[in-house]
Amino acid sequence: MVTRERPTLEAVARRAGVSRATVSRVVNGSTSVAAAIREAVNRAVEELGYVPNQAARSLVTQRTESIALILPETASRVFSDDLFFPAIIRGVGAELEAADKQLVLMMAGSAASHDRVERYAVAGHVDGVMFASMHGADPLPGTLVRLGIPVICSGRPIGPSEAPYVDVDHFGGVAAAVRHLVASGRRRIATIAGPQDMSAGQDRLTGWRHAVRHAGLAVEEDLVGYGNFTRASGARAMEQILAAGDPPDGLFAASDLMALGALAVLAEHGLRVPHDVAVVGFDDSVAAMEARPPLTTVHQPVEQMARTLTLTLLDRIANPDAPVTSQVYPPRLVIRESS
Amino acid sequence: MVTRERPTLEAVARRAGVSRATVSRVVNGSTSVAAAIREAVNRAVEELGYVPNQAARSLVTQRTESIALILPETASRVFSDDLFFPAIIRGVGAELEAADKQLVLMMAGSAASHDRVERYAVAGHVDGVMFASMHGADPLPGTLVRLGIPVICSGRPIGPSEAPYVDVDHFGGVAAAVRHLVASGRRRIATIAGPQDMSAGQDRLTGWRHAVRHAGLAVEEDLVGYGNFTRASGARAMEQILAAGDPPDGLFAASDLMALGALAVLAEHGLRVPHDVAVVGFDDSVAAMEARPPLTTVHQPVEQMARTLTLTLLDRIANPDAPVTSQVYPPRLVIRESS
DNA sequence: TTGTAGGCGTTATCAT
DNA sequence: ATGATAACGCCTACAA
Repeated sequence: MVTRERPTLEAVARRAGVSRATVSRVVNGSTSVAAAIREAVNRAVEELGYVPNQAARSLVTQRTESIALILPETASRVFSDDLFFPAIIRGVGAELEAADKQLVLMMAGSAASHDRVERYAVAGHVDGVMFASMHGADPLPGTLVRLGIPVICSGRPIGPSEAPYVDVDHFGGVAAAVRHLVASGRRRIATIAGPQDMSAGQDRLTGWRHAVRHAGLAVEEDLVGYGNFTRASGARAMEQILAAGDPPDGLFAASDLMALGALAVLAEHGLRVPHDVAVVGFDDSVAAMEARPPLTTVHQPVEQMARTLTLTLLDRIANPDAPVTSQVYPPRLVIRESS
Repeated sequence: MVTRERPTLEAVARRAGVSRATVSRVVNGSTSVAAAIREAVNRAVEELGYVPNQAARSLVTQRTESIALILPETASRVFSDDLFFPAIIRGVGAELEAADKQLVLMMAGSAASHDRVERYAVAGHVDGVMFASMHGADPLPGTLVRLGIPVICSGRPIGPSEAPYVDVDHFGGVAAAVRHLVASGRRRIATIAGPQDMSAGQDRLTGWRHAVRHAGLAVEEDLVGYGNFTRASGARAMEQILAAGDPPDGLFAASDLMALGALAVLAEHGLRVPHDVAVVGFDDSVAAMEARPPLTTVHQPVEQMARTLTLTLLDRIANPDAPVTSQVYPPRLVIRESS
């Protein structure tokens, strides 16, 4: 109840008339404490408003009971209308809550904040680190791994990496999407690719090339537009593709939002979906369902993946010497009216 | 470079052939160290890959160099298409970066996570706490204040509170909006109110009542719809208002998103904006500018407020016994085509 | 079951 | 300018 000078274990011990060790036992839920004493200690804790000092505690336990989720993005990007991040955070949050760990969210969109986050993790503020939405060959996960800090990535890191990851099978998803387009008779299938500094962007584009070639169709670079997963970039890419030559009769967009942007542009150009152009997206976001027409898309179990991500990290923390294992989830094609 | 067993100050001292105290001085940038020794120490630090242990450090300094931003919301809500949170985070992030502090973002949408966040703060993980988007009479800020933890709120807390806050003058903003509507001849001015468990929601509704009465118009409860700041809730509220009786000729929505929802519904009902109904929003979000027609709205300097929020908190941390001062920013009516 | 005592890795106050 | 040395608050063998 006092304002300053938070009480210590020592103070509680004095008040309860026992030793610090006993108080510590009670506070940490040890069973081997007499009921009467336990009660006296708890009363003292209550009266003094005692809360363990985390710094002192983790100095000896080497644990902080908190986990960082690092998003190498600016706040504006993280808080876009893309519901990917919230889904990740929900999944992670749920598992962390169950494990009684605190989630610490950190954005690192700039070089300076990236550095700061590194220092934060290295200084031992957290027991483990999760990465999502990584760009380029970010060295940070590897650095942390080498320092012995448990790390896991959502999405395969680009370049060699010692960090395990959880991801969806992008190739499989794209293959299914393109097969579906081909099956409905489409022969001129365009793609709007995602950012090429992210593995998801790369893989979905490579997957498109493979799938188109595998279907016996020509891979024309005029049919490739580039975006950054956002709606506006999808619209721009669609304009570009349309400007480049004959309109396609099929489109695979590497994200639902880009597909939505494309949908708008197609409408402006008087092209009917799916009659003139069949469109398939990726993510199975809520926006896909609400699109007009509702969007065929590749579903990835984001929340499930986030849970796995978390559980895998917690397991690594508990079990640092177990072999590194990554996990790749199968996607699922959700067919709606846009194709 | 070794994986486990991070080096300590002691190890660096041995390697450099000096005492721990000297190493500590070098690491913390004390000037009173001979250049040669400083260099030797830095070399040792480099070679060993030494990083100070934060727990040990804050055990003695009583500081963590990090600040929490607590959002008592679920992830889904925080990551809506409302760009309010990103703006806050940008402002806070910028000032914190300048002060070389780490931002720790915590969502506390559930009772359990709310508790956890409390424990986190009380345990001394952070040097100070900022709250944004508070609902109801949340006791947490007060609790932390009483424990001597520096606290500040974005938006006036509901109920009595010892915590200082930074806010916009909601009353003034609404008054300007309503005056503007009245000046253009509107006599039947409706409102879509925000959530009534938030001071922003309450104040904007109360402000509307005052302003309407002050203009000599009748305050009809049929002209009041309720939403939760989101687009969908705005649409629902608009439907309700239209169903309740004669359509209004003016509308003040307590958020831009709700105004956008209302715009869509008005269009569906064949009502022209601004010809039949003049509409004013609140927030001056980007969505307001992109609306059709572009939305007249009350601008609040969110990013500026976030910076002030941060600076005020940092000042309280440095200066705990200074008197508590809150700050209220003036809003500004931005007139566009919707009114 | 309870208490004693040592140590976790730093910083800071003294001497020197 | 540098080096002992005492905290900081807690956990955890080990002893009793």
